[in-house]
Amino acid sequence: MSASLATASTAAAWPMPQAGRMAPPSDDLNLVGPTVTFSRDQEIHGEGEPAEHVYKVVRGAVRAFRILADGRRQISDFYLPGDTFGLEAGLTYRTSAEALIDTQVIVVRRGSLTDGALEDSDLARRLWRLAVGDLQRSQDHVLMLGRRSAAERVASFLMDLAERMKAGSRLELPMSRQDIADYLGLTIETVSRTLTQFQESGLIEVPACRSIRLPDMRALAELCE
Amino acid sequence: MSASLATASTAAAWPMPQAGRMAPPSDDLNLVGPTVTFSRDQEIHGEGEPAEHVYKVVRGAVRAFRILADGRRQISDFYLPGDTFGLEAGLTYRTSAEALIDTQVIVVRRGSLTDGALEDSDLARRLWRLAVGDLQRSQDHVLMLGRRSAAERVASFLMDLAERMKAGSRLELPMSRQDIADYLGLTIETVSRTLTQFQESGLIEVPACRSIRLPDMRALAELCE
DNA sequence: CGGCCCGTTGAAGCTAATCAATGGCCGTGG
DNA sequence: CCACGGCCATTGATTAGCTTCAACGGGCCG
Repeated sequence: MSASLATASTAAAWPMPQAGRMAPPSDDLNLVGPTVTFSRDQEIHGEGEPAEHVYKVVRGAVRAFRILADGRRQISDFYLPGDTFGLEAGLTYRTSAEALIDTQVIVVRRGSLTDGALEDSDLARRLWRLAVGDLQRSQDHVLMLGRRSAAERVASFLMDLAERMKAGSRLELPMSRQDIADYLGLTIETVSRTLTQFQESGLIEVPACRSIRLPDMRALAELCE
Repeated sequence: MSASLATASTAAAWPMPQAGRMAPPSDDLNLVGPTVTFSRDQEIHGEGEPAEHVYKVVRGAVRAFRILADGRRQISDFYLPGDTFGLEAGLTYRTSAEALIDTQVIVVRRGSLTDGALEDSDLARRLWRLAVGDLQRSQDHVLMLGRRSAAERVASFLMDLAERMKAGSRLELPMSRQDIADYLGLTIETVSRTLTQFQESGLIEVPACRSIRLPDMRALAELCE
């Protein structure tokens, strides 16, 4: 199973039509606000900065990460079009966020959300779902990292991304091999070698670095456990 | 840093006096309901079962986990006295929960919480904090599992537990080595060997399997990165 | 056309897993 | 009270898989 497949087909404490990451419109914040464009590798917000804004991806993709003391980078999540990020419990951002590619986001002041939630229980409900959705994704990430082989991790990653990008069997990766490695807790070499093995086994086709075809998603899914 | 130390000293979207896992009373659900006692290894709820109850640990300790297809077990969290668990977004529990030792919990029907949250924005606020607290813990768990050595993982685990149990430098472990291994994504042998190394380095003392002294928490903290 | 960055490939080393056996604690029963 | 048995933890030896170090290649942009 892929990480996000594991969370599919659940409903909400407040009724939720679908618990997958890609929330249906009715389950989503109808954020209104200015759209801002960030170019490749540009910082959207930094770890420790005051968490004044909430963002929703319109176009492009984003990585959220932390830098450890020795320089290693752990990517905690990728955000794709339709995803909301930057909604913190605390006063500050707990991760940094950067655009993976040229990315357009809607920017909303946090206060407008939290103030509204005090009055509007429907808004509060949506905020709750966002937080819980992130929690489920993070727990699935834990399952992915704990005692799983490189092949299992990469297969889970590809299946998850294919589902989230609704791209069918043709994946256009917005992130580099290094990004994938830092998300999966592997080295770039191991990611590269694993993809090569998948290719040799006929599990995937890689016409270009950032373009991957998944001709046999069933076999790939079995690798995910 | 320990996993939970990393989350300390933040405040809330709604003002939150302290964001650590061990919520202060004002930040906690004042759950009222019958208390139930579970004996060692007894199941409290199972993965996939209808999520009808929410639990709060009074005494003892609990593990939440999933069994993977090949039999491996990933523990996603431990719950200690004061912790609330079982609050799901979906209709079903996403993990199984078992008592680590003889454990007393308060049991509340979920409906009484979610119904109340529609009326009572203060209750909704507390539920939000619970969900976000779990999220932060899960994200810290990801940081712990991604590309960290066995020594780093074990050191982080000990520091985290010491803080959560408010036990100072004397830790009484409620869980077995196998539980620790399944939480850290290691084998029981590696956990054991790492503890022995720590002992030989004078970092810890282990008068009994389940009893660990931390005479040099500063040195231990440095191992956590 | 040239340089640079990213990805791939190769070889060697190391960490943790695996396989296997011993040791110690605890509960039970003699 | 002591002896036995079972379970959990520890320790040892070997193996496997991933990382590390290093070099090469290929695509993209100037």
